[in-house]
Amino acid sequence: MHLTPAMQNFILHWGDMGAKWGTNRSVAQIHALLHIAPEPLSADQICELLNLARSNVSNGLKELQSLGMVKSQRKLGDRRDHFTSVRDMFDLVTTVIKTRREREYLPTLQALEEVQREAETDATPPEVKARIAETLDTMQMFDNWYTDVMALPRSVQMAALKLGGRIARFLPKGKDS
Amino acid sequence: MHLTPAMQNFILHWGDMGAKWGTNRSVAQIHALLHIAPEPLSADQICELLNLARSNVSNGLKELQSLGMVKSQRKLGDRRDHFTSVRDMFDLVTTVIKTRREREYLPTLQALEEVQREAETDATPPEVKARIAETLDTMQMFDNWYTDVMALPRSVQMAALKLGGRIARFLPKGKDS
DNA sequence: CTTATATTTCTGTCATTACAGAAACCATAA
DNA sequence: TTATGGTTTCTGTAATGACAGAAATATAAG
Repeated sequence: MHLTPAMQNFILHWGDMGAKWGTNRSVAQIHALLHIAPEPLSADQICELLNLARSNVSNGLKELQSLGMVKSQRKLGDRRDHFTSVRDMFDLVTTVIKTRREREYLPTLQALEEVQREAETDATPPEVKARIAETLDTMQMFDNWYTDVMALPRSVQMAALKLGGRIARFLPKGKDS
Repeated sequence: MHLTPAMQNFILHWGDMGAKWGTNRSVAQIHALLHIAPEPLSADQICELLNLARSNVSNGLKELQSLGMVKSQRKLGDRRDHFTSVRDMFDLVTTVIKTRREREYLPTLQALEEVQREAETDATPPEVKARIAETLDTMQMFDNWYTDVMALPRSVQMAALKLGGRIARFLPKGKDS
């Protein structure tokens, strides 16, 4: 397998984007490589293609698997694991959002609820308590929306997505546009 | 001004969350402080309350202002700037998404479009070109949805948000639920 | 102009993180 | 058992980012 300049640039830009969104650059690069690779790759091949240390590739793959972005599979007659990115982009986005919500959003939400209770027992001024409540309410509202939407069948989700702004037409009491 | 334990914990948790989402911890803490502060704070007060170096507070405030999350205002009889967080949570979320899209999403999208053109000129295999195209299509689809939805009046956005999953009822051909 | 406040730009330090490579360890196919 | 591939853990190194403090510069009030 060989990386053309376009493929290298894809990997580099994908890596940059990952770095800005909280995952580290190498992990994002490994994912980019698997994402455009026409066939499953072994850890060794990834090392070689991306010039990364074996241990980092191993850990990166573990991370990507725990995020649900990468699956491993065996090849007949080969003892090594081979890895692929989740092929369907919609699945990919969905999965990433799901795990990041569980890892990074819900724990904050829970912690802030705890803070809210704590605020009742110390000298926190009422205005501040009101601000905390407001913040939590909004976070809850978005989370409820997310939970609701994720419970819908995929076909409906896609329909709503493709509908875009024209969704307004179907809303009960949309004031105007 | 004094920070109760609940307020300190709010700031700490908000800071942790920020750190996981690509902004650095101090910036997120400054924002958390301004977000729950009942009145505008000067840079000096922020330094003292959060135990941060003056220069970092200055730069953090600049960053938050450029993200649109914090506004500065003058107080009568005081020469110093005083800072407040955008009060409305919905505005806040909207603004953050808007600037992060412009800074971190659109540039990647553009770069990948460039990569796609480049792939036509080098030896990139057709399957890989297809994967790149798929990726771009999905990114475009989400971005179009975002653009559309942001063009709707706030009242309609809120209605759709509160509607949550019940949106399916109003969709033209939702297969089932 | 002078003075107080703000900001910007440096310097060097410290902590954290990514990283490579080695070694130890585990699992499993032959 | 042996050989191979995989993971884990340890080391030291390099790069990054946060930080304090000082100095230079900018801004605006009196």
